[in-house]
Amino acid sequence: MRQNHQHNQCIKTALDRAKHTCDESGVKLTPIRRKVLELILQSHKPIKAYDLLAQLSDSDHMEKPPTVYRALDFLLDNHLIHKIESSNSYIGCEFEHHQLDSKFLVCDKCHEVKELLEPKLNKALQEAGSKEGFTIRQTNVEIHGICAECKN
Amino acid sequence: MRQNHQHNQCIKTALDRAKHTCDESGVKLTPIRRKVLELILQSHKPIKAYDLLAQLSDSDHMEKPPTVYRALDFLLDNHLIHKIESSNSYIGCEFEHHQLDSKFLVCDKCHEVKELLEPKLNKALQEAGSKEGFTIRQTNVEIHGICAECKN
DNA sequence: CAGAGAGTGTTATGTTATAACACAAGTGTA
DNA sequence: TACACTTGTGTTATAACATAACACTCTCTG
Repeated sequence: MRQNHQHNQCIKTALDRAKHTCDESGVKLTPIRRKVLELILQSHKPIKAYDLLAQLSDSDHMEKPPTVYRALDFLLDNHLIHKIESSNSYIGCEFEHHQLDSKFLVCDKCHEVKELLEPKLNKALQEAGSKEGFTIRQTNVEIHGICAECKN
Repeated sequence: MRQNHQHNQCIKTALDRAKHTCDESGVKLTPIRRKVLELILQSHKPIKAYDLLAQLSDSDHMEKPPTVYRALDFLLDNHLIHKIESSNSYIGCEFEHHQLDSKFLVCDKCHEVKELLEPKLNKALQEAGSKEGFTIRQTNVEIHGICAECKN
């Protein structure tokens, strides 16, 4: 399902892009935050906070939950990652949209996730909101099912 | 935001409808399940599992988490309630669609939630999936923002 | 240098959810 | 009737997810 986006060069590019985004916004991509982002980008699938915590830790030093949750909050606030609400996990933001929406296909078999752009879907979401006089701040779409690969 | 749907008569009607749905599916709306559904319907807003637990309990007898989670699982499986993933809470299913999709406007100020039907949105979701060869099992849309009432 | 703000370390705890096993009641069947 | 079988519930314990609160350090700036 996911194209081969996650090799080293792509991760490096994404990290550089993240640095640039942060510089522009006047916020700091500190070593911890950068490391957490890197781990998320390296993961082929959405990754959970405590798995990140384990990967941040080693036999010498066990990191504590606030360390990773603070980094996640920062990365979410700056639209560098998304949270998949239905599985309490986190995934790198695939597009440079800097927008407050996330739309995903989530395969319930292989657990891969594909982020969607889909202007038509955006439009339908906007219309659904404005029809009710609702001011949209952030949309979250998670479409569960079976991906093309898993069907075969 | 929410129309006055939640008075006693409506709850009674919804419970009767639920009973009927269960009978048709050959599953049992036991007293516990019915009580949990009733509490969810009575709540004006999405309600959390542990709040339900508290309401099920009294000074004599404290209910245990599995009691409420089992009831919630049953109600979710039978499409009598929905889970709002972004707030880990549960709300009665407003329509008799018996479908595996849930689409909501969630007000971040008053925390009221409005369920959407929106065939256009459904269509856009279906298209987004089929474009990727994805077989949709269940869709979950949560649009966060400020509702019309709260803007005033 | 003093004070403010941001980031991190640390302890403790709060919140959400499930595993696993025991038991009871109903159902179908020999 | 006796039996296995299934479903629902009770109970204990624990897993999984997330945050509050306070201390400390560093950097920036007046």
